[in-house]
Amino acid sequence: MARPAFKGKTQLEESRRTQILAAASKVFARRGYHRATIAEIAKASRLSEGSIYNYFRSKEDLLVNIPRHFVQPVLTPLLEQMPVPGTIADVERQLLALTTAMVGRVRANAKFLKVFFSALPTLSAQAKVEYIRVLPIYAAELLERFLRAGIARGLFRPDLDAAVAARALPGMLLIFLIMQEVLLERPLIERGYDQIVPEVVRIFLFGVTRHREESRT
Amino acid sequence: MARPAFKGKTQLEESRRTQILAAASKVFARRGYHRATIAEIAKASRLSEGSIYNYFRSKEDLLVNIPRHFVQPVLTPLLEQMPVPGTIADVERQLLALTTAMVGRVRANAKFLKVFFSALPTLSAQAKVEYIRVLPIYAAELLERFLRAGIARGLFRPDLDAAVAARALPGMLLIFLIMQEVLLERPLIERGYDQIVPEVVRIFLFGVTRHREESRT
Amino acid sequence: MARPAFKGKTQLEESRRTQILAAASKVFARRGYHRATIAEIAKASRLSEGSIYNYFRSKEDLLVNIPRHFVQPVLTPLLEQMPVPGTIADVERQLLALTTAMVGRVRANAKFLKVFFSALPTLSAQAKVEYIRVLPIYAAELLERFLRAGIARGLFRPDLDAAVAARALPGMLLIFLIMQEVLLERPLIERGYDQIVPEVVRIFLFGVTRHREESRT
Amino acid sequence: MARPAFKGKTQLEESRRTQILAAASKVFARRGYHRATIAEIAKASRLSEGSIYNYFRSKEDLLVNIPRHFVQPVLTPLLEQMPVPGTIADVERQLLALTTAMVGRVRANAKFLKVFFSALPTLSAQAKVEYIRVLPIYAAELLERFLRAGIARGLFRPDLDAAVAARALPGMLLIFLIMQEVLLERPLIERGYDQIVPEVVRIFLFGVTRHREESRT
DNA sequence: TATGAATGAGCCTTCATTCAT
DNA sequence: TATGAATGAAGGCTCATTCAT
Repeated sequence: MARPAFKGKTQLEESRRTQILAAASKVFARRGYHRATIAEIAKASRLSEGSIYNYFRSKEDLLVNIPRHFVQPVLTPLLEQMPVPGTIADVERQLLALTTAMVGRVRANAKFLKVFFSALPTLSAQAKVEYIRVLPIYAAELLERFLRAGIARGLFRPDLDAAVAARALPGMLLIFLIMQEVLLERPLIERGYDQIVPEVVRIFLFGVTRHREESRT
Repeated sequence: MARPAFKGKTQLEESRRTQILAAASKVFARRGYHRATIAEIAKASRLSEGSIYNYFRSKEDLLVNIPRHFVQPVLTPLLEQMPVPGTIADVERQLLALTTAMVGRVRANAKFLKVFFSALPTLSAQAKVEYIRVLPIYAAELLERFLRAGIARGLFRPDLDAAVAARALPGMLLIFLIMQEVLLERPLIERGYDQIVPEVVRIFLFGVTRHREESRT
Repeated sequence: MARPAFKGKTQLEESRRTQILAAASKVFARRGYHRATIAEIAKASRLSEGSIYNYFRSKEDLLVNIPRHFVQPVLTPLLEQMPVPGTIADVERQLLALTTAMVGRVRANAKFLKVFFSALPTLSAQAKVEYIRVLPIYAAELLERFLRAGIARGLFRPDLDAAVAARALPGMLLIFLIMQEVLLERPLIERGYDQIVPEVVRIFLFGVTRHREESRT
Repeated sequence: MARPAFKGKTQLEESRRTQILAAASKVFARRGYHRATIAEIAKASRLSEGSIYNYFRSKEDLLVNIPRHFVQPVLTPLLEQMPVPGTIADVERQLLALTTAMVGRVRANAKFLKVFFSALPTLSAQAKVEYIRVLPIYAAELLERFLRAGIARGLFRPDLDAAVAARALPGMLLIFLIMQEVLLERPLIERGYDQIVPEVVRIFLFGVTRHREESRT
């Protein structure tokens, strides 16, 4: 009955919450939010159904807490340390690093993507925002700033719409990610991401950079 | 004798099916597949619960029949009549027409997209394929062929990966469509599709065409 | 619109009722009363569901009318023409005729027996009585009278309880009939009724007749 | 830790199952299988509807488990300890004991007989076999062996068909039992079983034993 | 705090019956 | 009178949540 020290208790509680959320995200991803049952989650977390309710108020509470615990923004540091580069070659290197990280991150989060989609009609606007961080889109604002800086420096087309372009790049990848990781669960085309990502970056780069002589009239 | 002519009966039955599916897709879109109830759908279709079952075997049967009834391929003709063009200006015009149609099409079917996502874990592989026809991706094969022809004619970069590019273009639009029409239900950036689409086409076009002198080393 | 003559109409109506009841008894027997549906009966009678209700008030009304239409008392004449016989040999001949008729009749009515059993909890006391005529027991009163007459004539044991004996004989057959025709729907033992019936009659006859010298103390 | 010992848990579970089955058999008997509702059974077992499903998979599962829990073979020991007797008087005593036990047994289980009949079209072949154990017929094989032994010893008629006779005896009782306990729920004739059983045994005994001098020609 | 049996609201589905044509 | 689409009440079953231990 001797209560553990405060810190210990909190740590234990946090570890329990993590344990339960991990189980829940697995079950939600496998069965979809609505078809998943608390009994299933309890079993997967090696706890009893009742115990789940000592840590979370409801099934929906599990749902909304999953992104808070698991979706960590790892792209932000990547982007923040992107200085405005001097050459296109630098940009290409940076975009490759960024997109590769995006793809890796989304693939690692594919499970949460599935949960997210399956639970869409249940999620509050607030909860949606937390889940959307699973998508690469949330890096768009930083990318937009990066593009603006590049325009200012004359690297990118002066008429480029940075806001649109900053979303288009993740979009080119997201289509593969959603189709392959979530919807079909098999490759869409006979390419690995190691082929897709560089090609996408190339298209984007050619698409946004300034050309000595435009081919169009 | 009291039996109406065959055609009449079939037409009535078809109209009832359409009426029910229209109501179902509305309710599914509003509440998600699992939260939608037959009672709600019955009310929305101005029929009784029992009548639904005179036309569909089950709730799931409604779900899988929605795309069969409503999703008509409108892009295929557009793409099929795309001849291989002589100039980049032609290509731009054609891609603009194509992407504008894509966007219009998806926006008109956003309701089904929501149903699709909400029901994902429930859908059979076959049903998924039928729903995916709502997505612009399904035109990718035709677009890929178009790009190959352009490469052969020297319009597009010879090193272009047509398969990847043919998916990347819809992807650039899909990210806006999914975010705006399905997830957030509000604009992602302060742009209309009339601004987004041309910009996306421009990025894509610059991204795939051959440049006299490449800016990169 | 010209109505047929009264008699004609009644005959048509009766023929329709018979047609429906025949279909109902088939379906009831095959599926049991509760699992049978009006739609099924309508189909089997080559009429529509609504038409059934032009001839019968309800599903239960079909149930209670089946025995009235189909179960005809054929044993009564048989028994009524049974004179009190002079010799045991006559009795045996008469009982054989009687029991053979019983078995034939019950087997022909096996379908109704099944309906009867399946619908037991639904039947009113009155309806039960009508159905019980499917069972050979309903001839018991006449058989009892026959036995009493035989006792009076010294053919049967003076201490014989005619009431009990008159039920025991049908019982010996009923057990085979119920087990074989209703419950198991396959033979209970490797005997045909042509072997069972004479043996049963023999046991009964020995059991009720007066013996010169009783083997018991 | 809060988990009770294994045996305790099992016992509690078994007691709940018994409690539910007892309630179910009462309700099934009163209303018939199809008219009985889970709500009714839950009420009768003083549990909630949901709890029923913690112990049984379905309504049908209740039905098939009833005989498994309640119908104990009480006749088998009685028959097994029947030695082949030396005198007819012994046989009569033994048959009286047997038939009295049969009648008592069936009457005590009349409730299950009603369930059995009401559920007939629903029962699987396997379930039928389990229910039939309530009927006296299931002792027939042992009785048949007993009769054969008696024939061998010269007690019973050498031409007796033991298989038929072994079913006929229960039949003579079953007709009373079914009519009185199941169908009419009132006496068929003005006799108690204490009068019926001895008379039936007497008829059977005279019917099967060897007579010094046959009354028939 | 952990357990898991108990709860009961909710929902899909069936089907007897009605009724407009 | 015949039809069969429409109706809606009823019931089996699920499962999130509670609570006594």
